[in-house]
Amino acid sequence: MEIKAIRGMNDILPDDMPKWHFVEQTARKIFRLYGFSELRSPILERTEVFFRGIGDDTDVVEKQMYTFTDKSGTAVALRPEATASVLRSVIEHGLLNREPIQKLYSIGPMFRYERPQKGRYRQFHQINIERLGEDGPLCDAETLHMAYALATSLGLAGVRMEVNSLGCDDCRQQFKTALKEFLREKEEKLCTDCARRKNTNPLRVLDCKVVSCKQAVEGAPSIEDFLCEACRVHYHEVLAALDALGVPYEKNPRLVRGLDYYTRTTFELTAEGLGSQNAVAGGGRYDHLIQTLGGPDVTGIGFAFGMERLIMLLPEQVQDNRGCFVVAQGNATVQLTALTLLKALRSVQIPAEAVFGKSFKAQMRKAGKSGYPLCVILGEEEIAQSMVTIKNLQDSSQVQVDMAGFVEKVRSLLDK
RNA sequence: GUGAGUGUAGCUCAGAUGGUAGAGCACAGGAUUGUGGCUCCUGUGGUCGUGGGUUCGAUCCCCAUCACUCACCCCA
Repeated sequence: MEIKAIRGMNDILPDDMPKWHFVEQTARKIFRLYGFSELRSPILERTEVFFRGIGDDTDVVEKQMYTFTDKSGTAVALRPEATASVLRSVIEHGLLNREPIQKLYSIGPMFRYERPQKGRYRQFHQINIERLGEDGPLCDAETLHMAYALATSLGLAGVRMEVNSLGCDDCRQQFKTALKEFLREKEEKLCTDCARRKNTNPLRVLDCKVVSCKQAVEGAPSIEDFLCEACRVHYHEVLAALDALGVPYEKNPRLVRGLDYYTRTTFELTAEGLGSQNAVAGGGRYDHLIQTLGGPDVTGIGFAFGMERLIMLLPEQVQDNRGCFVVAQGNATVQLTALTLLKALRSVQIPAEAVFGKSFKAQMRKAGKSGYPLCVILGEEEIAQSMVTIKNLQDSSQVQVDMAGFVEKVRSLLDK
């Protein structure tokens, strides 16, 4: 039987690599503009980190984690998301003691045991940021703005930002109670899933796509009406700041996130063309998470982009094909000289390639397919005169130049 | 975990009421004793997902199984 990759775990092949590099480079560039630094945490953590961080009755923790016991008997898990892991690192190293404001990003693989589908894989990659120790509404607005800036810098079209406030614990408790009460009367209209979760996770019912559920929740209480004074002011100031920054957004009081730790501001970035999983990014504020994980009482906000979903939205990247192919035909001296030409080109940072052990014709074919604009041709005639032939592969013109100065000639032709 | 669809060459796909398979692209070689991309010719490459059943005979029909894809749940 053929050996294949594990379900939901994909190879990223060279053809796609330019897109990945583009995404990563763009993200690093944007984050630097906002003063963020990179932090890399391990892929494996004690299971407890996510158990305490994400919430033990969320789907992510309940049924999607890759967990096992290592050889010492420690319960460990492949990280299903970055935030809990990054915060564990921040707490462990006391970063907040040294500098009470931390602006961090990380990029890497995450693991969730789910059925794969378009835009969802068991190993997937996220670009993640955490911003700790600031809690004014302007901090939230600027953070959402940074997410928006990344999306637009990547050239994503048709991106929409949806914003909501989940309030603090007090607001949310009151809202949940009211919502449960409302749903109790609508019970018969709900789909089987919603009938089940109206008690466990009533906020989710608001988000259901089943038509009868959509009808049932019309006129349902809105979180907006349950925000306490402080939360309402905070929310409005966030929105006002987004307006001032020119970030287009839509309020979505039914926007619910699946991780338990969110408080107040939450948001999602969606795009078309992703199929059913249309969120490219999501995030929000988490005012108690650091403390929950055993750290100081410091607030935070963060978001994550799904890299595979970003990649799907990108057009083909134009490759940088500056470089030169070397084609050699003749005796051993010619071959050896060709090798030194390659070395000379590379020593001045010009990418250079050749294929060895192939016919002249085959070498030329490879040169043509290489995408390089130039090739250097070396044969016994050239060697005899101490010359090389430089051919322009785009217009087929060629010149003979002295071997001593050929590198400079190649460089000037490439830089034209 | 649930549902639907699809599994034939490296890729995209044809195919016959059941008689062991084709095209395009890609790859390799040639037409051109030292000049690629275009054109033409030639070639390599498939246990027709796997196992079982029906049959003289199955890639095709039946069953099972696995894989992939999409959707639900949930999320990036």
